[in-house]
Amino acid sequence: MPATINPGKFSLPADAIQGECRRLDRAFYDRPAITVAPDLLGRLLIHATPEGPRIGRIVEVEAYLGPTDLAAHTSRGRTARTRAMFGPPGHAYVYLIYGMYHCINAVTGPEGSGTAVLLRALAPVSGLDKAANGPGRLCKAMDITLDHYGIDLCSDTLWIAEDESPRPASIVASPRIGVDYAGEWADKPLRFHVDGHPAVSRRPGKKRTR
DNA sequence: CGGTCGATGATT
DNA sequence: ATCATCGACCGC
Repeated sequence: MPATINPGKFSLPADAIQGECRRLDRAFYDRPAITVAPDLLGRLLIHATPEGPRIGRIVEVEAYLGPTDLAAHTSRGRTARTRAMFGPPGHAYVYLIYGMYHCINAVTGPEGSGTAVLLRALAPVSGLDKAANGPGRLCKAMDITLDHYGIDLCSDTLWIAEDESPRPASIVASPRIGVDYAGEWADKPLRFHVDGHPAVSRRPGKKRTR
């Protein structure tokens, strides 16, 4: 019997999905971002759009550790934009960047911690015609917009699932992209990607010399 | 390396 | 209310 995603809503030919597929629950997200981030690698991001499912396998993420993390949006305090990031775990913090791109985070930790994991790259599984490398391209490929701001990822529109494929054999940690303004936080190895995966948004830079 | 424009925070 | 500044990026 073929694996199905969210039976009752749709099923799909599960070429790239191994065995049983299960939605990640609230408890998965209710842990520190630095723990959730590498654990999201290899998981399936699923968007049940009206035109059918779009599914990608997560191969690159970044952890944002809350108000003390100068690279995190929550370091500027509570605003209308960061409300969702300060909210309960397992919801989507979506924001618009450079006036044209969307980025999606999975909110982590206890409510009020202001921590989240940015999803940066996907390998195509279903409904995507190529790898989505880079957070802006990821949202475009998955058709994720501000309409999804604050959406519950433990629900049946947009969610993350685990299947029975093996965990990534090797995970690389490196500094986060585009946060050079964040002082000492810019250098912390809070970006995680599947070692050697062709879909990562950027190869790790040369070793930093300073 | 520059486009592009909404969110932000300072200011009125 | 308005205004100047600035991006957790992308494509050349």
